[in-house]
Amino acid sequence: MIMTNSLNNLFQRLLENESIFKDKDVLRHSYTPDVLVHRDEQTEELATILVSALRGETPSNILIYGKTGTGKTAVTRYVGKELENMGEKMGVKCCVIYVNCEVVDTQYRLLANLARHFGEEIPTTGLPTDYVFNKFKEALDGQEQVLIVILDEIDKLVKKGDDVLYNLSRINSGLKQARVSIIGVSNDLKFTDFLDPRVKSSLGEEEIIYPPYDADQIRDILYQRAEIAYNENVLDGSVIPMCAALAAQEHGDARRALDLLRVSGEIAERREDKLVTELHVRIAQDKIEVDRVVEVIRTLPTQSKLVLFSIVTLNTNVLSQNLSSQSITTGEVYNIYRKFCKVVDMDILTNRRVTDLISELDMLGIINAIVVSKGRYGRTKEISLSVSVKNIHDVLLDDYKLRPLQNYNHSSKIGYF
DNA sequence: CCTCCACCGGAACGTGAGGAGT
DNA sequence: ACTCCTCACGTTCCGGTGGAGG
Repeated sequence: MIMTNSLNNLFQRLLENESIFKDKDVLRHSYTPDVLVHRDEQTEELATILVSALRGETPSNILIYGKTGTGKTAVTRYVGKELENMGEKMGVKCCVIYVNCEVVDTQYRLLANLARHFGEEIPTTGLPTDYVFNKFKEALDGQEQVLIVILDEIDKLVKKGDDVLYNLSRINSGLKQARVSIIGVSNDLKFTDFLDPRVKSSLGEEEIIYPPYDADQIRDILYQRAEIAYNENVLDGSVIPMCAALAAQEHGDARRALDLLRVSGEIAERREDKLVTELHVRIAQDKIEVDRVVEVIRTLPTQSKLVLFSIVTLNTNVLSQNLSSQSITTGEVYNIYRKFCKVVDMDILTNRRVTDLISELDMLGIINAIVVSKGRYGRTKEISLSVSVKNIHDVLLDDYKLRPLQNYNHSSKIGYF
């Protein structure tokens, strides 16, 4: 009786507190808004190229460049949707297929994906690739239509070979009724370097570049979304400008700004606060960064984890001896790394390889490594951590392969060296 | 000004797993 | 079932180097 009562109260209380968000999904990346703020120019440009599809012509192939969170995907999807709608009104069949190449990353998978769109039954594996290609062609050519294929993160696809792109860009010559054009979306400006020159010229008939947003523009975007996502009067006036400013520092990443705004709200909600304030944004900023790092570390290969563990151990020793001037070098890391390898019974990699692993950790933003010359005492990388030790340490020990190392935690003395 | 440390990082090669073609 | 290819991960080899100390 008492149980039921308290449970009822529990949920009731939580339900009553659900009052901050009106529609949280609006703040997710997958959401395409009805109006795109500050991307009129790009929307217009894209539409100008694609309009020929409505006249029954084949639109040029397009490459779209821009860093993460600059609205590439949003604009492309939006224009695609509008095009399909308009085509329907005018009785011209326009079909827009959106493919994320991070998931669909081989020739076979892409073709299977496209073929399935036209009702073909394609198994996930087993068939020859050119068979699938022909199936797709037949299905597509069955009626007069214009197909627009959006290849998001196209650079991921290119890394595994550009055959698909070559085949796709030449497909039109083998079609009687249907027409195909490709929109490639990439955040890597130089990815065309890896392309066959023929594919490159055919794919890049038109190029659109998306500049990063500045703080003011991000602010407008956030205001627009917040209006739909949040209930009235739950956001402190300074919250949105602050999210915008923080995201603008991160090369104008609107996605980051939306994450901040959403997570801030979630944190406020969890703490049962009625108003989202700057404090929540600060906490959200930390949380997002920690989550990112934790995720990166968790998915690191074991050898990299070992190297990182060595760095963490050294780092805490340096701190405990109060030798703040002395920093960690590659040689020291390698020595301890070798000992740890024995403890956890793993192969010892060469110095050369470990150098590369250290560079990778640097690229991932977990550590800072700069090459310095210590004159007579050689030339080496000076390594320091760029995130809190406690976090890294715990995440590393979550890996069962590193369990034997848990006795070597930072509170133990340095006696084992 | 020269030396020489302790590592950096490019190049070429080895290996084994997994996918495609036959 | 088989060969062939590609790719990721590592190794071996080695020339290169900024600057403290002589």
